[in-house]
Amino acid sequence: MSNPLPLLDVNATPCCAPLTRSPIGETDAERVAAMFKALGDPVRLRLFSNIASAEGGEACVCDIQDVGVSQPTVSHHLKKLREVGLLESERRGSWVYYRVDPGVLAVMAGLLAPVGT
Amino acid sequence: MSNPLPLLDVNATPCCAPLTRSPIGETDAERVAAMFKALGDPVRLRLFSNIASAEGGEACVCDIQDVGVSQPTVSHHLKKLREVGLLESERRGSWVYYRVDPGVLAVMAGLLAPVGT
DNA sequence: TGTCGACATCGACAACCATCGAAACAGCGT
DNA sequence: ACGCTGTTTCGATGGTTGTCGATGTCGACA
Repeated sequence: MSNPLPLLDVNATPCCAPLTRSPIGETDAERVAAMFKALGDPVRLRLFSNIASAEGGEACVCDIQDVGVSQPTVSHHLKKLREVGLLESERRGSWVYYRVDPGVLAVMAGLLAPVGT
Repeated sequence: MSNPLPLLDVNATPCCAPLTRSPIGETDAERVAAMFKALGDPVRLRLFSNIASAEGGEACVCDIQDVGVSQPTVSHHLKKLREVGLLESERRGSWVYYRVDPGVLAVMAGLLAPVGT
């Protein structure tokens, strides 16, 4: 189950220079935009932050369901975050744990590095 | 014309700890998600990168129009980036120049800072 | 004043997306 | 084997969004 659709393989491509350094290419823009879009929903952003800030960097779905939408909707959003490569999931017993991919986080932060950096 | 709808005033609020530090609040999530969403479209991402990487950190619309969509569509996307606080615009003579707000860039990069940072 | 070029706005349309309830699926305990 | 709980998938629906052509606005220049 973990990482079923790695749309963006961070290891394959260090991905790109900061957006402020050189114009991003058409195909890179496609992939990077998908990641930003995934974080562009309030519910997904909260889910992501809940997981990222949890102890050990991972959390069970049952621990983060309280974001004001139905449980199927939570699952739907987690799937999107997974498809885009921001999260990985693993089943342990009854529960499914979600974890943040630290590499992909660094890539996105690097893209947004201010000019002088 | 410049900055007509500052949905997110960076100076007003240092905005929030990294997503990996503590769960983001509901209202903060709303505003931050709007910024990520703005970068979540390939055309907007390329426009933004074109401007951010231009000399002097600013560019005239006529210099960045070549992203494969019509001129009204370009204008539409630039407006969205402006509304969300990522860009500022200024008319000089016949041309309108767009510029990246460096502060807001730093905020977003800070939000994505990996765990250990 | 009239025209031209650079951008912005408007109105419309198709595609996409967030959300839900219902149903299916997967382990665990008894 | 059975039911229970946690999680995902499905189908439908209402709202959002990316895109376009047509039109409007503003400044420059004769």
